[in-house]
Amino acid sequence: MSISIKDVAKEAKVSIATVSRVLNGIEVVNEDTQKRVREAVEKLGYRPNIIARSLKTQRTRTIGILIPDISNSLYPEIVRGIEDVSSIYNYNIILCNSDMNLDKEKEYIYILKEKMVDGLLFMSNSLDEDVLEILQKLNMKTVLLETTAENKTIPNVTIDNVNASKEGVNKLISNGRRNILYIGDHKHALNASAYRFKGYEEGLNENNIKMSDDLICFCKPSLNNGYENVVKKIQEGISFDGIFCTCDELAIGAINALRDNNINVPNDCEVVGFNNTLLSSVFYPKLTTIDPSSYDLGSIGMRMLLKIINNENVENLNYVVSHTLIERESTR
Amino acid sequence: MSISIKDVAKEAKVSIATVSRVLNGIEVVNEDTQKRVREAVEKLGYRPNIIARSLKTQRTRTIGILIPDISNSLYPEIVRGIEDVSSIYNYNIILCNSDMNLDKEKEYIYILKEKMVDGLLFMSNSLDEDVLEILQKLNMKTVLLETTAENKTIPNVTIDNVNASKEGVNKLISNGRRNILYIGDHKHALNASAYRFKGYEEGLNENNIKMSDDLICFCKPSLNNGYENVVKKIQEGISFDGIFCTCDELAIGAINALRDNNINVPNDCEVVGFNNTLLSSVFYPKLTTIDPSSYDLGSIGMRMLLKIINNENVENLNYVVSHTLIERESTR
DNA sequence: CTGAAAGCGCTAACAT
DNA sequence: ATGTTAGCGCTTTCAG
Repeated sequence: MSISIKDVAKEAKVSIATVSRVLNGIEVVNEDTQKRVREAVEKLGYRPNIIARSLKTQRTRTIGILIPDISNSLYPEIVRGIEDVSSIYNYNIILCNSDMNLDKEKEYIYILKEKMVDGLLFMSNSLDEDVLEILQKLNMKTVLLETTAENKTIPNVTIDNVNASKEGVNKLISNGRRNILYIGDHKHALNASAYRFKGYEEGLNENNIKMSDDLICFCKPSLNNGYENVVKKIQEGISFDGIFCTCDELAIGAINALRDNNINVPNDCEVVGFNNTLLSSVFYPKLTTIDPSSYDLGSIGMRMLLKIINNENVENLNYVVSHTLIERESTR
Repeated sequence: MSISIKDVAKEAKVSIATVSRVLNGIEVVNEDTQKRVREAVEKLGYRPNIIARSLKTQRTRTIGILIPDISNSLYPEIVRGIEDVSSIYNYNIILCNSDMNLDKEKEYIYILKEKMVDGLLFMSNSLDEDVLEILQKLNMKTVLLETTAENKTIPNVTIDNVNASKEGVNKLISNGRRNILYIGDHKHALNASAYRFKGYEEGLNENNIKMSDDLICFCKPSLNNGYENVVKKIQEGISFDGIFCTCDELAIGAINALRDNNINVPNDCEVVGFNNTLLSSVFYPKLTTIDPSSYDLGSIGMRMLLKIINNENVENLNYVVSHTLIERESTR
């Protein structure tokens, strides 16, 4: 067995209670005694057992992160934001990948509760009813990250997807583009994409451009879908001079299709992506895209969770982080 | 307080010991009693408190991952590999970012020990002496992931960097290239790069090509350094027809420089990268690169750690995962 | 086959 | 100012 508080007590010739007091900075202990204890701690190289402490205090200083998939380029930046602030406050993070699978989400929440995490940062397409129920049943302190929830009762931090994509579309329009292809998730999807589609819609409306079904491609986000949809539209003879995509992968796939069809970007067609993943600055031409401030999403979410854990007042339970349109080479 | 083993015991009219037995599958309990217990568990929605169990058993079924930076594209895939196998065996992972900062590495190791992780997956440029000492002092079960250690005593999983880069270089040579630029970390770096440089050296040697200092650029990995070094060589009038880079970012920067100087890839110059990050398949032209099997690195590392935790025999304490040369458009 | 009880390492109420 | 002790929720020996 490793060295415990008892050993320190013996070494310093005090009770374990006193050791505990000085370790927890409870300012009642005599200077001399404190010194003796600290010396004993030093001498023995003692480190408290946090598990034992947690059992007593019912707090682990560990939080859970439940995201779809860390190997998807959307998430690492967010997780880094979370971990940076958690480490400032002496918290650690248990990372879980759900693949947006409902069963996995549910199971992980139970497991995290068993491990007594102090709170949960949850991210998925949407917050399922079942998940919500479990969260409430387990009394799990949770903040939602960029996750659509019917029930706005759970604290959350998101970006303003409607306005973000409207800005992207407006960029295209202000550059004189009128026939703007939309490539993205279905508008009825239970996730951010629905809002992004709405932004597209509003952008057109506000500029008195009629929306055309011919210019709308609903599909799952992937390089290939970006490519295929553009090829299809070209083959169908549908003309367009701008493309708005709800993620960078789609945009890159789209540009690849344009290139293969000898359509110059940005001269013949401008393209705007979404997410500002590393890809977008590395791709040629460099992609104009919307930066959702992923790092902030994570760090602000973590700060909010911390407040909730500590029963502090949270001014804004529906925090919206700012986004930025990053203009690069795929637009003029 | 949430519902505990006592409540289940009361509900099932047995002792807590019996509840514990059925929960842990200790096959001595009467069928009927088992059934009663299970029903009580079900009825109350009981879930054991793992923290309490851990305090008793001295095992947490949690392991630590200490990597430089999850937001660097090298690591997410590895972490996913780790988490996938850890979840199979009912383990969870605490993720820590060290930024390769020695103090952070040391501090995190202490923290992870305090949280009683069952083991550690460690990844850095190299294993510092101090870190090694702490690991041993704390008796921390550790496996190193692609981390150079003078002391080969710690179990580790790596890739064969020498042969991997030799294959990359050989690809260039077999395509008729003779003047091959090397862009990468210094050969004396305490990390994988030293081996990658060695592979470059050996590749040339084995093909009777004299190595030239003019063709060697030592630098930190970044898009910009890839770009700048190529520009510099061009300005210096040094001629080359192939480039081998120790990471994809360097290679992409290099290709951008070639493009800006009207040098066609792959016709005038072929380029090979390293790591097969997502970038490499998205960039135009798609990058020929070496795939280090990141996912396997993680999953195999985790499996090895599990064996060590369970005191099982590990056949090979210096496991080498296989790599693959992925041929794409930046070579012929 | 089952129960009583000790104890994992710590904190905190209570006592002195 | 310091010590004694109960107890967090669980596992595991020891009795029976």
